[in-house]
Amino acid sequence: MILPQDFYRQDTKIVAKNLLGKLLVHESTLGTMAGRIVETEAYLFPNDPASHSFRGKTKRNEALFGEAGRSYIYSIFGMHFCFNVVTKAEGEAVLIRSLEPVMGIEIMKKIRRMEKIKTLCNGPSKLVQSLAINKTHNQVLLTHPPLYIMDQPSLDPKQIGTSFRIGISTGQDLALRYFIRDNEFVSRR
DNA sequence: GGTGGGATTAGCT
DNA sequence: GCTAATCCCACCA
Repeated sequence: MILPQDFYRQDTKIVAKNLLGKLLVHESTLGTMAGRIVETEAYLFPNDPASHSFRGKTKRNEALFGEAGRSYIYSIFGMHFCFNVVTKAEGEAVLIRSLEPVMGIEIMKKIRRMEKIKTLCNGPSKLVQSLAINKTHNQVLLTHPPLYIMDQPSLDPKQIGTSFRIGISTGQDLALRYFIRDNEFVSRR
């Protein structure tokens, strides 16, 4: 079953935690690619200086202030993209940081021009590239094809690890990163 | 209208 | 570990 929009109308930290283990699917023109979410980060509002929403609504981050269950995609360093899921609270979202490749692995290998499965999706911009997600998917609803997230059985809370977020220069004191313990596809440990 | 930095990655040492 | 690649956009003037 595809996760309903109500799933995203919850506290951002809860959504970040509950997305672990779920299946991100993209039915692209190249084929269908899917991966199991193994690492996420929560970005909050208004007291999170690391969030793009921190300085208020702009053209770039307007998705963050829109409806829950839509995507927020932005480009970084000129050449990469990151994929987020907008949650209930205004200005908040969950960044998908890594996936365990499940479906369409051969297509992913071709797109990324590499054979190693382990490094196919273990980074926020890597998974975006592997699933052929791009800027045109900004603000799309994630409750129906071509881009959606499938429900999977809930994880044992003991399997979920927490840590500080990665790659940011402010807001480093907030432990808002969640990952599946002992999973080799988590980007860093 | 100019500018500085960024929720990154791959490849080299 | 270090660094280049590469560009959009928010911010200040």
